[in-house]
Order: sequence, then structure tokens, then C-alpha cells
Amino acid sequence: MSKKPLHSDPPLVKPLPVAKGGSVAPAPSRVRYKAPPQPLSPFQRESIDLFVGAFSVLSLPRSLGEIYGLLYSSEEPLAFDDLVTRLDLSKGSVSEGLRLLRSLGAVNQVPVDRSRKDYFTAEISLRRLAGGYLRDRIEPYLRGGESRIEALRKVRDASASSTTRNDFQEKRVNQLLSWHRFFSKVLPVFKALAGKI
Amino acid sequence: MSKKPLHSDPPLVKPLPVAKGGSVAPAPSRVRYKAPPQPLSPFQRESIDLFVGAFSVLSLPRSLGEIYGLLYSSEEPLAFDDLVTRLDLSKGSVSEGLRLLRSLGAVNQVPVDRSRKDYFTAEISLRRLAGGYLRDRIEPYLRGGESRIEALRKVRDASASSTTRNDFQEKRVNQLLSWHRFFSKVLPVFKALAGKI
DNA sequence: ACTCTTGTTCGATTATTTTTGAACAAGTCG
DNA sequence: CGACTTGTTCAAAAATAATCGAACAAGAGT
Repeated sequence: MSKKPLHSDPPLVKPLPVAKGGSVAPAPSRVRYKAPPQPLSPFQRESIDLFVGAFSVLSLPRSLGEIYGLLYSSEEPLAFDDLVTRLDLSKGSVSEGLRLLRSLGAVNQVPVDRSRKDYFTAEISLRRLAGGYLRDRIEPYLRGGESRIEALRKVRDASASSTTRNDFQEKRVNQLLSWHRFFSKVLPVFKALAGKI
Repeated sequence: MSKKPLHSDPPLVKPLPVAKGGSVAPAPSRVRYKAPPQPLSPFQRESIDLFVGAFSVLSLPRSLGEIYGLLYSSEEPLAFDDLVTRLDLSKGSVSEGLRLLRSLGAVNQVPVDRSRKDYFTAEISLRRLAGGYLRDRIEPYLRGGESRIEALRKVRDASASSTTRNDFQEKRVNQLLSWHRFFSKVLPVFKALAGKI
């Protein structure tokens, strides 16, 4: 790692951390998201709001909802830089956010002629959206589940003196297996249904 | 009462509640810090582990998974105090955790004769478990969804000069409504299926 | 080669969530 | 009534997650 300070001095005193939007914030009377320095249409604002809420139901961070919401409500693909400036997010956040959204299959990168920037659109196929979420967030745990349940079966208290307890534990293990089968069956069905939308 | 000896000299007069048939918990000669009292059987430990993981998939905190996991793997109802001592959680955490689990329908309070303590068991009906989670965490957002989408429709850019954009926005709103209908239909189906387990 | 543009990485900072602990309420029992 | 038991509340601490932002990397154009 070659150290090569280009247009920056050695560790300098941290400049006063200007609070984002500190200088200008003609905040509208009802602000439900951070004050945007760039104009967003009411439709976009409302969309962002909606998706921030939807994402938070899934415990996904606000910035993801903002990015997805803006893309969803924008007809044309947006450049990386558009997201940074219009959502007033840092480049780092947008970069990370897009990476996650792409891995979830919720955002697509599209080529735009005569530009070397990255452009993005929102995925709007429910099958892909739901499928991506399930694939990345739920199924990995489900796949590991079977072996975890087997591990549990192995540590049953098998002492001969407590047949009752052993029965109880056996029952629990079997119930877990039954639950596991249930989810393993239902998830594909859910995905198939989502494909019909 | 005095449950957490912070390397002082606590006269341990009172014997810990003996875990039923559990291995003897030999108090370390000198407890330094965060020494978990371990009256937990391997089966219980493994169960707790499993549910901590499952809960974390749903972004529910570890303490909830611990409480549920211990109850799930315990044949007899456990008293509030059992949870505190055996999981080495604070009373506050257990109190809050039980409140949430009960509101989710994942834990039941059961009366035990000749005791004025509260006793708890794990709910093991998948219908009630899943139903409670959906009812408390998902459905509230879904119910609010319709009006949010209507709000979005209201702020469509209706300027006559941009019919194209208006069409686009209209399409998005309709898609959201379609998604909303989908989830509104599928959730009950899911619950019904869970009832068959 | 140099410079500018564009986006990524990752340590530091900030925000949010979770857990603790001690005060407190509401009994219970002698 | 006290003294004790049992559990709740909530401010504060601790832990965790999200966000920022400066340095960096990869290319494109000159």
C-alpha cells in the first residue's frame, strides 16, 4: 500500500464537522425524512417515505429504503451521483446501500450510452424482490436449520433414569423438524405466488 | 437476591435453586466477571442457541431468543426468577422480554398452585406463534399501507404538460396497490397453513 | 505521463437498540 | 403495621448498527 498523499495534507486537525444541512434547512413544516438539499418531487418524497417504512418492517436500514424509494419513483435510471446529492447521503452510504440492494436483487445497474457513470433502476418484479430477500436473508438460516436440529437431537438427555424427560425432548426435536419442513415447503410456494403478480 | 458477586465477598448463604436433575453447578472459587451460572443442560443450551439464531433472523434481540429457548426446552413451567438466574439476565431484561413475548403470543403465563410467583411456558402452536408475529409486526404496516398508497396517488404530478410522467406514476401506484392486495391475500393463507402443523 | 472523474473501502463517528440496575409499586404474611 | 417477596419502570450504560468521509483505486481522456 503505497502512501501517496495527493491533494490532501497529512493528518490535519479535524475541521469542524458541519452538520449536514446545517447551513440551509428551510425545513418543510412536516419532515419525515432528512432535509434534502436537492429538490424531490412530492411523488418522490412520498415514495421514499413509503419504502423507508416498508424496509423498516424488514429491519433494513433507512438509507436502503431511501435509495430504493427514489429509484422506484424515478422514471429514468439515476446515476450514483444523483442518489448522493438528491438524498443527501454520503458516497459511502450510497455505495454500500447499492451493493446490498443489488445483492438482494432489488436494484439493477443499467448501461447508459455515452456515459461511464453507473446508472441504476429499481427492480419491480415482485418475484425477484421477494425471492432475493428470502434467498439472502431467510433461506441461509433455514438451510442450516436441519443440522442444528440434528445437533439438538444428539444432546438429548438420554439417561435411562428419566424416560419422561427424554420423551419430552424427543417431542420437541420432532416438532422442530416439523416446523422446518413446513417452512421449507411454504417458501417456494410463496415465491411461486409472488411470480404471478 | 444477591445474584451477581462482583468479586467481593458475598456470603452465599442462600443455595441457588437447584436445576431439576441438572448437573451440579460448582461455584467457581473466585468469580471474576460475567461468569454465567450454568445450571443449563446441554439440551437447553443447544435449544437456546437455536432460538437465538431464529429470533435474530427476525431481528429480535438475543434476550428474547434466550428466554424462549429456555422455556421451549423446559418441560415444567419456569418462574420469572428461574429465567433471571439461569440465563444470567437482569430482572429488567426478563421483565421486558416476557412482556414482548407475551404480546407476540409466544409465551404463556400459567398459574402454579401454592405459589404467588409468575410461571411461564413456551407457546408451541405454530399458528399462534406465526400469527402473533404477523399480527404485531407485519399487519399493522400492511393495514396502514392502503392509505399511504392513496396519499401517493394524490401527489402524482398531474401537470398536463407531462402526460408521460403521469402515466409512469400512475403505473407505479397501481403496482403498489397490486402488491398490497397480494400480501393481504397471502398472509391469511400462510396463517391457515401454519394452523395445520 | 498527468489529471480528472467516478466509485469503493474501511476506520471513525454518530445513531439506535438492547441491557442493566436501582428505585419503586403491589402485594403477602406474620 | 413492618419486613419481605415479586415483578415493573425507566434513566443510563453498554452494545450494536448505520452513516460518514478521507484515502484509495481504476479508468478515461488529454
